[in-house]
Amino acid sequence: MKPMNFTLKQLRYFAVAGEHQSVTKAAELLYVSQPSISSAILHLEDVTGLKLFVRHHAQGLSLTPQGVEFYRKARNLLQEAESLAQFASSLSTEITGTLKVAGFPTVTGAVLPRILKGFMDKYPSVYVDCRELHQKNLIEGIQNCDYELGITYDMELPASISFEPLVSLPPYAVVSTDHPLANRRSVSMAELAEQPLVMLDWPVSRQYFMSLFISLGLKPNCAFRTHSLSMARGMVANGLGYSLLNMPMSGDSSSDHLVALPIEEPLVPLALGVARLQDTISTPAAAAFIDDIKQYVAEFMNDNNGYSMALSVPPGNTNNRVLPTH
Amino acid sequence: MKPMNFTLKQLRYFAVAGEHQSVTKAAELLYVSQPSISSAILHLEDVTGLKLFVRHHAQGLSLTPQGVEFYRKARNLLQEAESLAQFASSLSTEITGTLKVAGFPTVTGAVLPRILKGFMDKYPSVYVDCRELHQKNLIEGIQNCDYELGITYDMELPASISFEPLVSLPPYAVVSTDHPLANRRSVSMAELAEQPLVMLDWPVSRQYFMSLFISLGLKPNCAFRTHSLSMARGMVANGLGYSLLNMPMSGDSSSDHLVALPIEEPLVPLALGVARLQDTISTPAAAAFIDDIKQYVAEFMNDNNGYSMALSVPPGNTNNRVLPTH
DNA sequence: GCACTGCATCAAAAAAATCTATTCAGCATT
DNA sequence: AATGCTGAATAGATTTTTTTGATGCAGTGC
Repeated sequence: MKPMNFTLKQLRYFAVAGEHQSVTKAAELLYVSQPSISSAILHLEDVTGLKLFVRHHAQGLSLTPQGVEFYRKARNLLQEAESLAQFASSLSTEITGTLKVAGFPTVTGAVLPRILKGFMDKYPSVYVDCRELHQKNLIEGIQNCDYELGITYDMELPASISFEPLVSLPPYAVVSTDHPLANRRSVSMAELAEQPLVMLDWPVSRQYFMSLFISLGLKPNCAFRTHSLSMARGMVANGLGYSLLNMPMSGDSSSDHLVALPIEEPLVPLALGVARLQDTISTPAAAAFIDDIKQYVAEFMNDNNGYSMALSVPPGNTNNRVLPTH
Repeated sequence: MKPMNFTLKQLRYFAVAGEHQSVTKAAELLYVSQPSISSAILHLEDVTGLKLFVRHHAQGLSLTPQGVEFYRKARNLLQEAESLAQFASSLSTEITGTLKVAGFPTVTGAVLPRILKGFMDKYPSVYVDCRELHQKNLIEGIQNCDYELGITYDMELPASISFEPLVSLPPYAVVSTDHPLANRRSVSMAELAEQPLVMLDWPVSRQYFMSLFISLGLKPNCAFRTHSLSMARGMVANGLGYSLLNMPMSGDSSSDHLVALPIEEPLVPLALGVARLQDTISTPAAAAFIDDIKQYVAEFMNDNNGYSMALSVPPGNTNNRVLPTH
């Protein structure tokens, strides 16, 4: 059996010839020579084994009954090919399609949903698929192209992933409103080292928090470890200890009994930003999403103008009064 | 804007590469070289403006989110192309599709429906589109390929139409059961010429009937003319005159009060048969239909073995007692 | 480091599509 | 009936596209 090879071009030539009952007319309309149409039709008749046309000498041709049936389906296929082309074109130019975003656990709780809401209102034809992943899986996910964007910290990112920083976040101490340190305007790492620490035991974050103490020659008093952010918050809220976070918690309903204290020592901050695959042009949807995030960050800075933010990572630390989450 | 030209082959290469996350694997599966797959994908990425794959050095590739969306639609298009190919293949080999048949008015009343019934039971996947046409339009319809088959008489058929005779039908005189000639076993044209004639006034038929008289040096007494077969029958049944027909009427319910009388003179009979376009191979459905007709004719001959039938047109006339309609 | 994997690139060859010119068969006119 | 006309098929040359083997190159994994 033959491999039944025909091309879309041949189908188009055939279809136009069928519509106008003329090879010559089709050739004119398609800006090709008459033999091109002729041979395309002959080829189709060859591979299908059908007699598509009856040739009327000196007066064009007519579709056979089989030709009519084949024509209908062929026209349909051409229509769908055209629609595929348009679909591809819209995917590459319009803000539409599916946008897969991976968020680090501390951003998926409050920041991402808030950005998402505005984005979805603005671009209803984009379906945003959002997942919470830890740094390792997030990096892998971006490399495997499972996610186009990652909203995360600049931690252990390989060279194959580009990172656009949005805001530099220094670590904060978080204590409950009943905590002895709760009324302080700031606190030193030396003081904190004495207190029981509720540590977020996440693969990459842990090393970062430990390094903050080690860089000052201190050793934290790790009273509790947990993989759950909400559990850590609960522990701190109930006075089991203090914790360290880099994420602003403003507007987070679960931070009712928590206070964030700036730290007196200059500590290396974490940059929160957008991670994506190196050398990959963004889809229109992703670009729009990044724009939205930037706008959100800019508004946030205006609304909290005491809060230190920088789009590039500064060497030192800065203090303010906004509650962090991570 | 680009003409967005891609081929089905390129889509297939892309799809298989996407399914196996590998250019090399796709090349093996499709029995082509690796660069062929590669260039097809690059071409698609070029014309669509999409980044379909992320290349992982030394470990294949993965579809981007856009690539996945494009893949789904591309796969669908390929599926439909395949289905078109199979459709064409089945059209050319299986007994299916639409069969358009044109029938001369005298055969569409009783003969064609009866054949049709058996055929439709036997081949339910064939849709038979049946129309009643006079010779001129029937010929034109076949030439224009509006109908694949014509069931008609061998009258004025041009060389571009092939005719396969099924049965040779001599003319009969038809009178009402109350007619003075009704009890005769046969009748001569000379006798008939005296009687009032109800003539079927059809473009080609008329000349034929007239020629029957003229060939014997007679002149008919044309009392009535009509374009309607049923009206002619009604006139004859009501004793307004006799008529001439070549078609057996057996089993025709409207022939209750009619009697067919063989004619004594040897007259040139008409051949009823299948007309179709010269040099055109029949569709399987048409071939099956012709087979059915032949079988029907053969059975008819057995059931009425006094009835003279010949698959080739004999020079002379023959007598029998079966009722004709035309 | 070093071999290996797997895609992209290059240039040459093969295949296919296209073009111009011509042939051919039937229609239409005289 | 002869002749010109129309419109599809064919032939051969040309251009374009596809394919291929060889090679390059970047990252993986030992």
